[in-house]
Amino acid sequence: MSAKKELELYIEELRTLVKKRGLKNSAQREQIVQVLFLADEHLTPEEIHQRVKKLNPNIGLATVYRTLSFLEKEHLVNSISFGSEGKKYELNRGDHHDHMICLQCGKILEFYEEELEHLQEIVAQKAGFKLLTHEMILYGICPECQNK
Amino acid sequence: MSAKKELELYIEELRTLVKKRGLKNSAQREQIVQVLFLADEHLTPEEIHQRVKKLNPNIGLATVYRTLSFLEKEHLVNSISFGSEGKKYELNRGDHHDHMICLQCGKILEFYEEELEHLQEIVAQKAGFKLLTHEMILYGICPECQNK
DNA sequence: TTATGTGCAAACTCTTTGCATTACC
DNA sequence: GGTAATGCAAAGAGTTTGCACATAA
Repeated sequence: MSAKKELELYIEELRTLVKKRGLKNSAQREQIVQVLFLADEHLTPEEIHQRVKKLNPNIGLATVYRTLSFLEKEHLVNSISFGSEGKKYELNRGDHHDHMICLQCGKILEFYEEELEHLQEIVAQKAGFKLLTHEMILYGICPECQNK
Repeated sequence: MSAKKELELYIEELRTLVKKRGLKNSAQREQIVQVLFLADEHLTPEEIHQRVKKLNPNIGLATVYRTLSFLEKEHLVNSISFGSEGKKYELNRGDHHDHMICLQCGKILEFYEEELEHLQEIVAQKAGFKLLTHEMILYGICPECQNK
C-alpha cells in the first residue's frame, strides 16, 4: 500500500472516531495525525508543534496538547515517557512493541518479543491482576556506542 | 535485624558515600533517607517534603529535590514515573523489582520474576545492546477493584 | 578556614485553562 | 444556528537556580 493511501486510512479512522463521539473534526487534528504518520521517531509535543506549523503556521501549541490527549484517549496514538526527556508520542500503527534506549546517544530501538509478552500475562495472572497494558524500557548501550 | 539497626546501615552507607565523593554530609540528607526508609510506598518529592518537615520544620523543598537527585545518582534511591502522577521515589533496598499499577485505585504492587529478567537480557543481546537497567510497569485492574 | 549544603525566592519548563472567535455539521 | 474546536494569553504545577548565610570537615 502506498504511504499516501495508508495516511488516508488513519485520517479516515480519525473522522469515524470523531463522528462516533458526536464531536466535530478539524483540519488541525488531521494535520497532527499527518505529522505523526510521517515521523520516524518519537516526538515531543513541542516537536510536533514545530512540524505541524509547516503545514499550518497559525496552529497553537495548546491545540497540539488538546489533540494529543484526545488521540491518546482514543488509542490512535501512544505516549511514552523517557527518563528526563519528558513525554513523547507516536502514531499507534497497531504493532505493539517495547523500547530499548541507548543511555549514551539517546537512540531508541523498538522490539517485540512474544515470550516476554506472554510472561507478563502470567505474572499478572499470578497476582490476580487483570493486565490491560504495559510499558517496558530497556536502558543500555547500543552496539555503535560500545565500539567507540 | 531491628528496623533501627537497618536504618543505621543506610545512614552509614550515605556517610561513606558522601566521604568517598569528597563532599559534606548534612542532617537534612539523613532525615530524607530516614523518611524513605520508613515509607512503605513510593513518594513524590512533595510528599517527602511534608514528611521530613515533621522531623525538621525548616527544611526547604529545594533541598529535598537536590538530595533526591544526589541519592538517585548514587543509587541509594530509585525513581519511577507513573503515568500522569509524576516521579516517585523509593529507597533502594537492594531487591530489584518491577511494578504493577491498578488503573482504578492507583495501588502499586511490586513483583519480581526471574525469567522475565532473563528474557530481557536475551532480547538485549540479540540486538547487540549492553543492558544496564530497565523499567517495566504493568497496568491493569487489581483483584479488589475487579470485585467492585 | 573554606568549600559545600541550605533556605528562600525567583526563574524556568511543561502543560492546562478561560475566553473570545472561528468553523464544523 | 448551535455546539465544539481553536488561538492566544494567563495561570498552574513541578522543578531548578542564584545568592546570602549556615555548617561540616
